[in-house]
Amino acid sequence: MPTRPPGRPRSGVDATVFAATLSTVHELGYAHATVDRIAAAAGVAKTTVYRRWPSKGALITACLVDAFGPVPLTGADRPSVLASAIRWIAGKIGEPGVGAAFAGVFTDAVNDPALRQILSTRLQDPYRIVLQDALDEPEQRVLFFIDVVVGTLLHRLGMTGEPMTDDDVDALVAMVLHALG
Amino acid sequence: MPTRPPGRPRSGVDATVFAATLSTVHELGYAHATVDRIAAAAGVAKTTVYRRWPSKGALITACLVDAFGPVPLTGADRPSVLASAIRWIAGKIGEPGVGAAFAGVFTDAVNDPALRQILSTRLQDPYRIVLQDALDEPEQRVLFFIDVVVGTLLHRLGMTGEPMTDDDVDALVAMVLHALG
DNA sequence: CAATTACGCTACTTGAAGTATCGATACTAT
DNA sequence: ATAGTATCGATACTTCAAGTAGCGTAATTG
Repeated sequence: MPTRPPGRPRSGVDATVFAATLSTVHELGYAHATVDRIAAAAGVAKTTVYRRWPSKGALITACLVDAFGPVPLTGADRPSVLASAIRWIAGKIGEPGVGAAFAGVFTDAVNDPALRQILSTRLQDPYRIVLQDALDEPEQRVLFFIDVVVGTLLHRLGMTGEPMTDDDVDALVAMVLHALG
Repeated sequence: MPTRPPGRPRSGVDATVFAATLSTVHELGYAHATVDRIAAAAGVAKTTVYRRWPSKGALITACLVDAFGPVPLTGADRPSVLASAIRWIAGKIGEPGVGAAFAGVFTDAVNDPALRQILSTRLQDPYRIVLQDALDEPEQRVLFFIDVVVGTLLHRLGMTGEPMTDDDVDALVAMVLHALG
């Protein structure tokens, strides 16, 4: 059995920091949600945050992984699985702070290969693998599916500041079902 | 006829600054393409840049408007018009610096309403209006089309650092044609 | 020539990411 | 108990980039 290493154990504040991250991003936006403010909102020191996550981008990514959790792959047949997955991610991106955090870290990742690696490995890959398995589609096809769904939702959020309406999510579901159904 | 106002006229360096912007973003990435560096690459002072564009985001947006130019709406029927438009924007986003600049300013806009306004008005609206007219579709439908196409292309670029392959652009064209055809 | 406006240059302010250090605290191992 | 170790909060710091201010100079119009 794994004996605990010596030294003071970490306090269990991860969940508190994640909650503070989302609410701070929701209130102030990604750019103004500084690590200083997030730490203050969580009631910890900034140095504690940097001890656990190496950068703001890594913090946000971990926060998103926690916020998303596993995909609920409910549904009997392929179309209903696909549809529920799309509606699930659309709902998540519409949650307060989640979409803004996602778009923000995505921004940072575009020209930061290290962060892109984190984002791809920690956030996208788990879902890609589960979807490949559930849908029995090749990797390229699943990656294309993720590009379409997530890209569309984030573009709408970025351009309008608002999550996509249910009507348009329905249209997205219909379009993807036609292509991948 | 418009008589010239008094005072020293502006030197015609807009095109030079735009070229310097794209090449600097291409070389260093959006984050490291500071206004200082862009100005230096263009051979002008930083203050000159700020006299013409109020912010880095506005500069990038203007640069993109210039780089994109008008949509070539070639093609006899609706499907070929749609397909050529999609392939055109995919090609533009794949040009050196253009995609990175687009992704950078786009994601900056998510939490900056003023920049979002600029981006929406100066960049998206002209194309939206032309497309509404050419395709005879309602605004909501055209906006959805833009979300899907541009969102997908940018998500791929952001996640991988590389523009979308021709194979996947073909898949995108096929999918959109099915939905809007 | 006077007025006006843009230019380059330098210096500055502001804000945020990330680092360094230190005394205090909470554990494990002997 | 006591030594060793690793975390904590707090403060100060470095670095970098966006954006601003002021000034002397250059290019125009009238």
